[in-house]
Amino acid sequence: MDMTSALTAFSALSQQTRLETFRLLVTTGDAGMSAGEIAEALDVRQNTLSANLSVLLQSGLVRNQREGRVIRYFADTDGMRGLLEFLLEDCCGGQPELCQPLIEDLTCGEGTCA
Amino acid sequence: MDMTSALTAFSALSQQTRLETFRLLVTTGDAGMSAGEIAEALDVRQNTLSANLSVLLQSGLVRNQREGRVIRYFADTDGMRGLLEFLLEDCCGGQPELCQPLIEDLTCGEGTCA
DNA sequence: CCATCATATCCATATTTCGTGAATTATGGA
DNA sequence: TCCATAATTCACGAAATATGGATATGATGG
Repeated sequence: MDMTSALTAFSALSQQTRLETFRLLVTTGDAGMSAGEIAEALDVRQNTLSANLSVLLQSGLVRNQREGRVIRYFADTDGMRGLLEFLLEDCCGGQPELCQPLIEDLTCGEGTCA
Repeated sequence: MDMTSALTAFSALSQQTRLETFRLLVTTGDAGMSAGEIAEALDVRQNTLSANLSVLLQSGLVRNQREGRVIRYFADTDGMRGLLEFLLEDCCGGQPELCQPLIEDLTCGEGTCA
């Protein structure tokens, strides 16, 4: 993940409908959701959501797949991982001790996943 | 970290100067950098940088501290952690298996930190 | 084919964001 | 106190972005 891609990804996540959409798709995992289902769930007009989905697609955080008349969207875990790595790489590379507690927290310790 | 704070943070990171500034501060860790040093390092005018630093401050991703005439800026690891948790919480909570490889990758495995 | 459903695209408008020059505040030293 | 330095704040024009109505595309069933 380079700077430009990271900027695109952060920009994609910096708008309410898109951030909500992305989180929704993360929770649904492999099941994904159709554009219409997302629009209904978030109470957003169809064309507005479509434009926002297009931004998410371009950012690499979201994939889609046509299934007949429906287009199903999924969170792209590779894209998500790339973005997280980009944020952590300076940390991990240059100052590992700085990020140790951060990473421990993210990994949710021993069975106590917050 | 709630949705609004996350939006503010992503928005803060979605601009080149601010993203570069944040990464710079992550690499310098506890040493931090003064506003002037950042401006010089990134070749940005002082008032432009100041406006961008203010955005980063409000986002909670960055702290500052006056030292005489100089104001020194630091990456705020708590803020960074909060943001990462926000992204991962749906993942970790609802679909742990989905995020296991992601987290393993972030923790850089056994000594081979990419 | 034709009607219909699901989604995307086009276009105009309203809003937000960005970078800059000028002015301002805060600090420390002579 | 006066000056130089460090940084912020303000006002504003230019550029980017979000939204919504209308329309177009694409797929399915009859």
